[in-house]
Amino acid sequence: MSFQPPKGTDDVLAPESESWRAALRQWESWAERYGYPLVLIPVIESTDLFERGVGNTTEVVTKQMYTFTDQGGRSVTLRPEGTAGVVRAFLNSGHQGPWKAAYSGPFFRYERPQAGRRRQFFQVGVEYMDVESPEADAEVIELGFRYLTDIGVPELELTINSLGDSECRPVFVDELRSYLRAKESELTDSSAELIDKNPLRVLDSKADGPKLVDHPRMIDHLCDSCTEHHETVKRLLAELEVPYVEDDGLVRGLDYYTRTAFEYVGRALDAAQNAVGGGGRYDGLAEAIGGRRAPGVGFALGVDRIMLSVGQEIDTPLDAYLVSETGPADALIAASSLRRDGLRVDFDTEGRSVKAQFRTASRAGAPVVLVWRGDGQPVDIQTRDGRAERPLEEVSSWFRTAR
RNA sequence: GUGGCCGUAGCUCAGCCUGGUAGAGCACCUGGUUGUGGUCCAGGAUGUCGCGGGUUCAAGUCCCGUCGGUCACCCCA
Repeated sequence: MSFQPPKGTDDVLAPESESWRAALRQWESWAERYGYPLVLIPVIESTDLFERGVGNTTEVVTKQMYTFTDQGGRSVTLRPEGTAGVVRAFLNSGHQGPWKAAYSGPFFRYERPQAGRRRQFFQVGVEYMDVESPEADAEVIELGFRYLTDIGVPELELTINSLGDSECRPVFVDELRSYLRAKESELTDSSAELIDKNPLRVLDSKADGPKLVDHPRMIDHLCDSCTEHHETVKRLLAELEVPYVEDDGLVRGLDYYTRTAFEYVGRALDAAQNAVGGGGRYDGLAEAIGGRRAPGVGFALGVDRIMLSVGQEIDTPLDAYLVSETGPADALIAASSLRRDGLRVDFDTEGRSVKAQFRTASRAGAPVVLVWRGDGQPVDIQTRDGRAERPLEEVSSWFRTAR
């Protein structure tokens, strides 16, 4: 009998999982520096929340949700993204005024898995609610950029666009729609279907996008206030020394975005899925899910893809491996003492030979081996450079001074 | 939903083209050596060759089906 994890889900074990730990620690550090406290929200939400928030025409909602009816007859869905849930939590809290939150955890989309695309994937992100200024956009974009740079995503590129607002976007969408209708025969079937439902996404198509070189551009149709917002965001990024590339084909897959939209792309990633993160402003989302008007901006980063692009592995960190010449019971007691002193120590519980214990110590990458020779005997401290002996209770102070 | 590639020891894989009694490396265990251990030497255990059917005197190897994995399209983090 054997089980495999469900399709598109993975076990992440050491040493790879140690890189995840490091990446998540760095994430917490950056989120704290920018003033984003942790928010914990459910992994399941009402199906309605995503249908109304993310949008009924999106691929995510129409074919990728894990939806089921619970035993009370309610339709619930494993979250396919984070923003809708965080905005719901913000509205439920009743908070007035600017509000920041950082989140991380697993998300679920039913798709055919491939490199960088799993059915259960891990995202970290932030949302900044009840803010309208371009400074908020710039801060959010910068945070993601600093983190991804710090963690070492190679050939990181930030792309940015403006999608307009409820005033200017409908005008543009009409114009784009008639442009696409004229070209309909040249388009793939899936693009043709989108002309009525969501023509913006045709521009994002890999097959058709390049053919539409003379398409109408949102950038040319922005109303005055959207233009000013967009120009200011770009100016602020320049002042922050965050390099960006303007991309008027960038529309993103979720319906709630308005004005600023952006993506972080790892150009060195050889997998086809090279967007390591993305986000934007969503001034209409809170109202779309039945709340008051509360504009906001945020992003999500795919940790699976980040790990794919940085690819380094970190060994399990250990200060010392304890080798016992008198069996595991003694070692357990001695290790406990050292651990309570703050040292990272491991040892063999299975009573294996001293030779096997030494072998394990070296394979675990322990910089120091402590040889336990029995109660009352000093501990033999062995390093690459030499050896020393200390009573057990002085071993931790030896670490503080000698190293 | 569509297509390419791959399923052989705990892990990574060779063997398949040109059918003839299952292999390597790593990992694991024991002994020796080293005598601060990671090196080196000797030995040891392990396989329904994914599953089902067909061809054949004979199938890990050829054919068909099926399941699983993987990569790509589509789309997205």
